[in-house]
Amino acid sequence: MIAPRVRFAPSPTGYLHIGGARTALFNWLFARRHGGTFVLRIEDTDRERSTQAAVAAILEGMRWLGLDWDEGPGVGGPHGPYFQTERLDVYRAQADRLIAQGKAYACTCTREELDVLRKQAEARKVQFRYPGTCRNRAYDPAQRHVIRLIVPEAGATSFDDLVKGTITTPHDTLQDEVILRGDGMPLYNFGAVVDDVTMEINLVARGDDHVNNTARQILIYQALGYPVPAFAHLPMILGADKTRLSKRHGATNLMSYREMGFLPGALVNYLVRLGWSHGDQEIFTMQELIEHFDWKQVGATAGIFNPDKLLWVNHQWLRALSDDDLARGAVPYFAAAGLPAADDQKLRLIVRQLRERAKSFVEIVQQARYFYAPIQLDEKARQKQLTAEARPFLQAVRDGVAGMDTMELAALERLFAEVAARAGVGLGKVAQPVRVALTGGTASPGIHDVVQILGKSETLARLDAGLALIP
RNA sequence: GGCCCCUUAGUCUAGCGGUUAGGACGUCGCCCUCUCACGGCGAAGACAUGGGUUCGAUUCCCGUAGGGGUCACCA
Repeated sequence: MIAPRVRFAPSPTGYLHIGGARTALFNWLFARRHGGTFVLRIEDTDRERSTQAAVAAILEGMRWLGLDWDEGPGVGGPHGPYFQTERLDVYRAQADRLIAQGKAYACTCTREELDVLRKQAEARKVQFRYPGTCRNRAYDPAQRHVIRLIVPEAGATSFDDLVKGTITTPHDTLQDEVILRGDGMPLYNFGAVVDDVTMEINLVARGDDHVNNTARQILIYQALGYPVPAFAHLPMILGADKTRLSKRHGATNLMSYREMGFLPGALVNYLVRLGWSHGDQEIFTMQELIEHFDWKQVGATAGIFNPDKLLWVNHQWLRALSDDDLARGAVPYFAAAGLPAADDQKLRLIVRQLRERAKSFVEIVQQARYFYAPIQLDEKARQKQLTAEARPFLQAVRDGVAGMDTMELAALERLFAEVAARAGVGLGKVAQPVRVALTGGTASPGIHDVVQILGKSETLARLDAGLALIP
């Protein structure tokens, strides 16, 4: 196989969408798999909606996921510039060439005139097609005009999509398409093709909302006289109600998943598995993804975004981290929650306990709150556990801890076991009241670990406070 | 509505003419257990539908239904 040159070409009209991230990812994986080139191009010809902030957000998202680009903003490359608005002369030149060759023409029909025709077509319930009014009109550059490509009336264009198979579009469903706007801006189909040609892209992988653009683009490649690249159209990501994923389904901004405590690798893992598979394997490292990625295994059906599965994947990734990495990764999330956790031994002990219990950094923070802040006593837990019956157990544990110099796990285990044995009750009778006094609730890591992490003085203080609450 | 695409459990999928239709998330049950998790074991749960082709269809073809996409001087 010749080295692939693929690209991701987002419009900077907002943050990096989770679907866009997936498209970028598939392109990136394919490039890395085959030692190809991954190009990042910014399609900013919609000046109304494009912003510099959005460009920055997209680059940030790409970097967070670890999708490095070989050519594009920041890194340059031999086919730049990589912003479409900096390439207007290229489009103009190509359009002029098409006009000179009689393959395109200037059209002076106004939007208003066309709207009238569109309405009429709608009233007659027929598909509107530009009637070709200006096809044979003389080219007068002085008059405001758009440039249209001459599209054949008969026949059809088809191509073999790498994921969807052969797709055929009859030409009578197409029309003389506008390729250059009145203000000189290229339209999407033209800009994308000219750029893909000049950037030597040989495989175009994008969302399947572009399937219907492909025949139009192939016609442009042919008019321009360039080879047509391969195409791969990725199925959309849908929400739980099977409609296109949007804000009402939850976060669609890639970066909000960082805020929610997800690991970029986990998100990548989930996103790839949504529509791609490698046997029964669920968890992949980046390296494994690169090794196994293949368009053949990309499914043709849209996938529903499943937050539960994402969380599960994230958990698998989280628990695979070392104590050090887990602690270091968690620090910013504690800070965001206003908790004074430092990247120290205490945190490492905490995350060691929480890695099996929390599925995201945010959950780690939630479950570790009482290690860094006063307990928030759950009322039901208090009523059930901080009772007269529990008083002697709390007192015995308190006295036992008070008599210990260091919080050794083995010693703590012995203490709890002895208190329970002496009273002839199960360990739970002792551990639960202590747990409520120490954590405020009934769910936590093992009680010995909790005591050890809290340390002697804090444990005593909380036990005393708990004892004081017993009526 | 026209055109294009899609259709295995609630969800992601394996399957590539002959399988007790496999795995994963989620759900439920049991075990482990100081709670919560983790882990282990187990359960329920799918080939949209009607015709073909074939000795035999989840698998190939056609229709129907359902879903998605797209019909701009947006991308």
